[in-house]
Amino acid sequence: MATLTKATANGEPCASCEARAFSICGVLREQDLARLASAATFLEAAPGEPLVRRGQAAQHVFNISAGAARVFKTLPDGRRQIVGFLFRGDFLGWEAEEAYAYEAEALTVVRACRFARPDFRDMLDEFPAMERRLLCMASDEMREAHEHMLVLGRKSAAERLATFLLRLARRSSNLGGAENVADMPMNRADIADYLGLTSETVSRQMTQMKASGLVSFEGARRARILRPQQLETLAEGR
Amino acid sequence: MATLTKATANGEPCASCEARAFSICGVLREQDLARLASAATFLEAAPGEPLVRRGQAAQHVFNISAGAARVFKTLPDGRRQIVGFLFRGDFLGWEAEEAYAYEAEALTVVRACRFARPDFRDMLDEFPAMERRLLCMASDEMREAHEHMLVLGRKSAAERLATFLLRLARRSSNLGGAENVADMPMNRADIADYLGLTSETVSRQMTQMKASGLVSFEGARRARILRPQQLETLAEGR
DNA sequence: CGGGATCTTGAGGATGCTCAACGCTAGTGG
DNA sequence: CCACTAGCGTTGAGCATCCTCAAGATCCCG
Repeated sequence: MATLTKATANGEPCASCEARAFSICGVLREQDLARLASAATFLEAAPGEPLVRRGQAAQHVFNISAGAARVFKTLPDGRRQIVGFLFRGDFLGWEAEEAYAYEAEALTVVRACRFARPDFRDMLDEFPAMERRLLCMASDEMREAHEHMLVLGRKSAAERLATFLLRLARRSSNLGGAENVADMPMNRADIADYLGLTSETVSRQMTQMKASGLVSFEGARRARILRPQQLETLAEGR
Repeated sequence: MATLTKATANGEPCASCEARAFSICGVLREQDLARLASAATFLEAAPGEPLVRRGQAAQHVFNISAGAARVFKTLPDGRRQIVGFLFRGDFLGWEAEEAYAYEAEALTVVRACRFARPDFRDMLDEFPAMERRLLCMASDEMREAHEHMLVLGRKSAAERLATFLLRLARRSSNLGGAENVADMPMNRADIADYLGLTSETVSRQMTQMKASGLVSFEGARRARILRPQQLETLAEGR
């Protein structure tokens, strides 16, 4: 299981957190950060390790401070749907129900802040701005979920891949990375299970996009978008 | 466009509202309902009429008090993905962004309470219980969205239909209707666009489910689930 | 009772899946 | 430093599911 540390053991952890600007804690004033840190546990998970398991009592919420994770659901026969990837700044685990309805696993080494639900609830009561921020993040997440339903329900394989690469690239540039570069910490099977395809189809579509000069690859896990405009056109099915 | 009425023109509208128990307003005390009603506009939309349009400034939030609506996204070439159906008690329109990213249209006659966003924000500040309720509803909505991604990404046509009918039936029994009856206010094309199929495939699957004795039909728009257990098994792909 | 919309059914075809083999590469241990 | 290996990625051939196009049946509303 993942390594746990008391957050307060690390001096002033939140003040120097590289995820704060993108995270729910971004709305807190400097002087409130100590209160937040006092309730936090640091967590480090190795690739493949679970953060939450389906059916497990939903006792914690998480703030990803570094790394990447996959969130997914499975059918009894093993078919898997990845419902999202988590990156720096993402939030996980706010549940109305008693148990998690999904699983989350680290893709790379993941570092995260973990809060017990009762503590977190208290903090929402204490800092209304944080609750409002959470509500807005939930709305954004919902918007992305709707977008992804459109992908899964109505787009062709090529359109799905194009949408995926553009989204990854946008995401990483929002987090301060380079423009038009899609770093893929996940393997082809993960991408397939995210896009409702098979890994073979993902591979074939990648090859074809390379052949048509829309993207180039630096190894299998990094794509450079050469013609963003055309890729966008492809993604929107025009 | 839809008919609008001042909510306060209707005496004590909230006190007798048939949706309150299922809605965001359920958490308010009796004495606070007047405050809510003072900010509300009643709205009645005929079948096919829009509630919100994509790209439109997100100026209002809605509480559905009766009827059914579809929420969907479209691609430039007209492909449509219905991301959800709304029923009594459902909430619509809380956006972090400036504009709606989807469209919503009445399926049947829809009655709803509408609030201007600034007013609604004020009420959330005023009634923290309502904000918490909204956050929990958002979490439930997210859970359903994840479930639906699994349907769209990984289930066969038969499994999709089974899942859909079970969900409709459960939904209507939660709202106080009969058990194991799925009333379908939407047409086959709507169901298809919700499930990522074509209306022909929906029709064929319905026929086959009838033939195998899992369900019976009372007209095309009402299904009775004869073997809930087996339908569940089908829906989960076992 | 008429007519348009909706629903059903049929035949043929395309997209993406399955199964299988091969290539690459990064990480490991000698 | 290099050879080895296991996991990952790519490619190919055949096939299944679902889509497309078309026509007929049914239903509901006036």
